[in-house]
Amino acid sequence: MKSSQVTIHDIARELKISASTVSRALSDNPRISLSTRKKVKELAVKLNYQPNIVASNLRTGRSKTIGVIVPHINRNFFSNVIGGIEETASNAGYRTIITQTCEKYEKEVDNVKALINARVDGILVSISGETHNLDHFNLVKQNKIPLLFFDRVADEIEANKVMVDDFKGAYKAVSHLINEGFRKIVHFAGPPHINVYKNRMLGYLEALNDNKIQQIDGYIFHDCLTEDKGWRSCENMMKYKNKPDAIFSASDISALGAIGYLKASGYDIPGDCAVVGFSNEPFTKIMEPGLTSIDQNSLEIGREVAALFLDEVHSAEKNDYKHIVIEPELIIRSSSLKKGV
Amino acid sequence: MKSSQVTIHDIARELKISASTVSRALSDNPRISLSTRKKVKELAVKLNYQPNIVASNLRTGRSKTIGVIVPHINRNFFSNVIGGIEETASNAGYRTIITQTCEKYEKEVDNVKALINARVDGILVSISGETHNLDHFNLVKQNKIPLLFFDRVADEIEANKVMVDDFKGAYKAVSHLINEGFRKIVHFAGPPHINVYKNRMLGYLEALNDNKIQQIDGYIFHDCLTEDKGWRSCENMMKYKNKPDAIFSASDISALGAIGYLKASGYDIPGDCAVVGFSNEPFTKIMEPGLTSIDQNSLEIGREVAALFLDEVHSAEKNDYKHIVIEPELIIRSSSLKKGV
DNA sequence: ATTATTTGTGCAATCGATTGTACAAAGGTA
DNA sequence: TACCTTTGTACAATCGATTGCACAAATAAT
Repeated sequence: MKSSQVTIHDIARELKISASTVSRALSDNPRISLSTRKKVKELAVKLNYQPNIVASNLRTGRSKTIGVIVPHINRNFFSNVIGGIEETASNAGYRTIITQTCEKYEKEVDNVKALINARVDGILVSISGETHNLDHFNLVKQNKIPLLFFDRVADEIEANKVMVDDFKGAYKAVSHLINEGFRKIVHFAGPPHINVYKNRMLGYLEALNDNKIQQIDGYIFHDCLTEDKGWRSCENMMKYKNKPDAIFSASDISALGAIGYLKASGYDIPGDCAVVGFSNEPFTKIMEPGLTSIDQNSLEIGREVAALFLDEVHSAEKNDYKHIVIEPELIIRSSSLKKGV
Repeated sequence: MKSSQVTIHDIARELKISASTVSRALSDNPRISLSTRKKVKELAVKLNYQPNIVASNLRTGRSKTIGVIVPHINRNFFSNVIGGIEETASNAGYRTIITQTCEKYEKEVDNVKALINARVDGILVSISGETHNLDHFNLVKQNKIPLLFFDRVADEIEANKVMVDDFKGAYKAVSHLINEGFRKIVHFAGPPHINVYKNRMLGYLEALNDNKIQQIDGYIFHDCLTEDKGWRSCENMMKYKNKPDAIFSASDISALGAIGYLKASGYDIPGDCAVVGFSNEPFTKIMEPGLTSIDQNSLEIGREVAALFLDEVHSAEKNDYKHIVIEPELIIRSSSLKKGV
């Protein structure tokens, strides 16, 4: 019962050749004769030799591993992105280490350091909600490790980035509401220091503006991302003298809260108030009414950012940083469709 | 702009001491004087020294990394389990590498080999649906790498395991339906070679049996896990002469399909047909009617299996393998509540 | 003052794969 | 026969941290 770890030295000893010859034979180095290569490979299979990646990494300085940092692993959006990253990375022979920050700045710093220690070949980040200070990312650059951002990107740091055109997504959503005849449209916004939420708000404002709709005081509810806040914001706004007729929420979750309130209070959706969310969470097509939302093409984001990383690593010359913008898609469901129209 | 990689040799050179002293100082070896330790640590901080984990791993033979293999990373159940694993593992100083099989046997074998190559300190697996041959897991054991299973476990392999009491979950679900007055209960089953689905079916049968309810031919729909299959199985069964009055599905997804069909065909839920699912997916509480389901406590599964791994690694003596069974919880919603009762 | 003990460091080997260079053997040319 | 290529391997250093052992200096014991 031969066990544990077979090394090139074991193979070398058995064939009475040197370890370096074994190493070269296994990597098909043309300087090794075909007959030797064949013998080595056969014995390697027979002994079930598995190269020690750790040793190889130490020698070559590469780890064939990329580190990913996301706010939450168990959010549908992020796990899809990770799926896309993992798919593209593993096809190129890279492993993926996943870490999550739980939106905490401290954990983000820890994770960055842990990944640097692990000597990953690249770090792919979607920034935590709490993060304002970006020094830890400069640490990555100082260590000459490729750093890429996706979705929640740092404007202040030069890097390859993949982001969703949140502005356009929001613009599409609000334009759709306007086309359906809604005019008094409220916005549930996220924290404005996170680029994606800022852009969703700007898209909302632009759509209103382009359609010559006056922006109304109190029609933007800030930091409204949870189900609970969605519920209460909706409750609030329905008491306005100037009662809104539609909601564009930066989050499906708070849209869900709003719909909860509307239904509990006997309002008709979209008759009394239309609702559009953002992210196209799986539940949006299941709930009643189906929630119109913006699909961010999350799998594609993962694939793109991984591909961008591979580019950055493999292209000899230092190209300029690229910013890939993924086009989001409006998914129309009954929560925003004027009946009979 | 000092950059890239600071090593213990850099510190040693600067302090005119040897690298081994630096190494010992950093690990607080009592044989190094306090003053030297202090000097070394201060310089390490100043130079922003990060130990090269790869080198350390090579020398010590440990990688402080665990590998996880799941069928799909973007399933709510699995991403929660992974969250639990990651939380417990990282608290103990371990990193986590995530891989997914997409239910493919081939990918499972590949992933196992990749993790062995990476010299992970342990492998945590939930088996792919396609897997019948278990040889690749013996490879793990031959390499003396701790191997643990969670949720979808291999009965034939001795190992630490964390599973859900699927039998009891199903039993609870069906008993609940019976208590509510339903008697003609159909079961949407999964592939019977996967232990979790087999046990759900057995729990279903036992609950019927304990309540002296005769099992009826054609009341079990095999391999019915997708929304589409749920829809069509439901369509089928509603044509039976002996029409069922309830469904216990081994999956929330196929339960969703069934509810889709029932609503589309104007049936009342649960008046004409009650439905209970399994997994307590997030959408179950949002849909209408809310879907009664079984919560598997997925975060806890992840924590337990990671804790079991830590036990296995740190306990000097080889204890017997443990099988931890997580108690699932019945979450009752309106899809199974006889009205007015 | 001499030997034994403690304390603090350094040396060198090690983990396993990789790779520049040296070198022997085989074949070819004049 | 003498010399030059070509071909196939081996040697040894290297990546950076760890660790058994040796050993010098400082202190204590006799």
